[in-house]
Amino acid sequence: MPHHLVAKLSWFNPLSQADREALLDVATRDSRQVEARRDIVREGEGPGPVKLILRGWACRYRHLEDGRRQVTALLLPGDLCDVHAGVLRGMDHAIGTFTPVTVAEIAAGRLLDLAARHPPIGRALTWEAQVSQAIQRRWIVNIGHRSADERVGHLLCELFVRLRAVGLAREDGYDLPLRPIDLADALGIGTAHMSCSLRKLRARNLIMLDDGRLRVLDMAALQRAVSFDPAYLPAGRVGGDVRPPVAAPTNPSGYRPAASR
Amino acid sequence: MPHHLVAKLSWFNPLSQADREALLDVATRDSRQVEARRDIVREGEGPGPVKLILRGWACRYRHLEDGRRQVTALLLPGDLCDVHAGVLRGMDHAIGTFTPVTVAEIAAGRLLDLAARHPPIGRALTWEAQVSQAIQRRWIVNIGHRSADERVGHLLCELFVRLRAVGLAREDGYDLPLRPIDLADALGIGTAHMSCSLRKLRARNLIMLDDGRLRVLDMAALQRAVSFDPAYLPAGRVGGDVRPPVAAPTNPSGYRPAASR
DNA sequence: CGGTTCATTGAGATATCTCAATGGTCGTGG
DNA sequence: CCACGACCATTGAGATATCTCAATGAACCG
Repeated sequence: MPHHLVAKLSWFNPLSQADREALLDVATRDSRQVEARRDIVREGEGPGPVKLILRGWACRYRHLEDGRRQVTALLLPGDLCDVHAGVLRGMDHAIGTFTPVTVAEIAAGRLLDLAARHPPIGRALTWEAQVSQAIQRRWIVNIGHRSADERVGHLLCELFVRLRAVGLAREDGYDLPLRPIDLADALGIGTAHMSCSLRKLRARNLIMLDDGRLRVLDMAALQRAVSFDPAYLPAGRVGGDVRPPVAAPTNPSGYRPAASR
Repeated sequence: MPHHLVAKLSWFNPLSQADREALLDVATRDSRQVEARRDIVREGEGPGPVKLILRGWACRYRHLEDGRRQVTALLLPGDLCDVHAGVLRGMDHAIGTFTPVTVAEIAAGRLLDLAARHPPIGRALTWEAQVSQAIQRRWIVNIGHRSADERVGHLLCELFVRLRAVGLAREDGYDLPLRPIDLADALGIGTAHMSCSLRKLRARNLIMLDDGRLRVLDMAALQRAVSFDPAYLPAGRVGGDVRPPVAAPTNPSGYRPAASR
């Protein structure tokens, strides 16, 4: 069951049989079940072990003063949280579940030890951390500068590629256990517009979505429609239909193009 | 001159004289000057050394298809970029300057070696990386769920605390070398609203801003007005006027309060 | 001194929000 | 097994924040 992390790391680095076994051993030593819609880690909580999502969907989130919620990251099976968390005084946000989640708790020392004894794992883990940061930066770009419709489509694309990287996507889509309100909280839009945007994507024959089952009818068209370029994700640089149909605009002279805007 | 990193790390960990000297030695070995409005690292560029901003203001940014720009992080003196970048295939964004910048280039191995020989430095560096991630998460929250006015004020508060942590703030404000358009690109708003928001903050007697010189007239009031809580930043947990006037709302039961919204 | 760039301001356009009404689904209790 | 209630997604209409565009004027550069 918990091959997802192994699958993801292998996108960066080939791992030997010994590497895999050591990783699986560490990753499955201590795990616990968390119900849907519960906190795995609460805001303000002190340093704890590293968490690895083995099964189910979770998120980082934070409440605003008025009770609204911003989801700052979606955590899928194979995702690690707080690899270096030992040094923070207290969580400035919480980690909560959407679905029932199985989470492994790994003592930080054990992980460091594993990385030291298996250099490919160490390299892959720092790569993994870099990828999560790239995802966060992309979220800033999307939320800051894209329309609601594009944000929705972009997130659906991101999830498709991420789930594929851990072996949890079907050929033509994936299971999306998030309610509209959860997606809306992640994208910084209201549920009303969430509905509206999804309807438009459906009307354009880009996706189908019923009962938590998402089908991407035309990935290339969807990517084009929402300017999604998967190169920052694992598994985003391979396969025909995932490759961006248009080369990303380069800007060799640096900085803002003089003529634009 | 390059005490800024030392000053910041000291907020987490006391550093011995030997630690400081070793850190300064590594940090000043190779440095170069970059003019204002140039790229330090270009999009797509391969792995390189770790960068440390010694002087001046820079940012991570990314262009969208239509030529608009999203700034995803502001880099101040004492900030490190790409501590673990050696593992990424290519930058998915660029790093550019606002002002003339002095940037130190540190071979990744040398930094790891330094951290190994001086454990307090190693701990402080991982803490520093955590703080940058916390800042990024906070940006997502702000851009996603706050009004333009709040975003502006929030960013001004963030910069105040960050600059104070590296010894670059005055008692009552700081030099802000960003043009309105730069702030707008960072906050995901247009320049028109940028002007408008700044005018409103000025009208409420919270700030003064002329010729790149920002004065925060009433930090406590500003923080309250934009719901800024500096606890996620270095130097954010000390000092009377920086402490949040109202305790952050806790949510012990986890998840969305049932009654709200 | 002239030209360019850019911040500011205002007016109109539009995307998104807020609120309320509807209806479906699910869990619960009879 | 059915009926009821709670919750929530959807939809529509009106309100509003923000955008876009154009005009103005200041600052800077050649």
